[in-house]
Amino acid sequence: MAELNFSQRVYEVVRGIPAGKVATYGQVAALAGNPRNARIVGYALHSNPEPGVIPCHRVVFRDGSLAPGFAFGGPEKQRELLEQEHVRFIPPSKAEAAGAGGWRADLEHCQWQA
DNA sequence: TAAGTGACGGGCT
DNA sequence: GAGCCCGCCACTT
Repeated sequence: MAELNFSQRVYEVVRGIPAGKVATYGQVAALAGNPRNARIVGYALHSNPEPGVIPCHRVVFRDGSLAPGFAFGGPEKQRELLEQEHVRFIPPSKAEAAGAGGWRADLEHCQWQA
């Protein structure tokens, strides 16, 4: 396991996120070994060697917003997938434009705790 | 081998 | 309270 690259660790961590739960990039980065490598987590997930196996749609920003560069059909698709997993969402209170129209995952109740 | 790029996070103005 | 800037480190070319 120790021979796994940081990206490989990221994949292992993300695959460990259960349905109905979401994790932040920073959280995944921390579990992968480097709390400040949230950026690398995004880069690693962008490679996404196993789409459908790695639930990268369960990884969100630290404020609960979705990734703008989601490549599974759009941020709305990501929100739809999470809603099907019973992940609570907070509707945009203002003219938010981040991710799926400003919708943010309710980290208060659905954030994954490793 | 070296430089650039990038799904972020936190701090400062 | 909101927005902007800088820093970090692995992966790609």
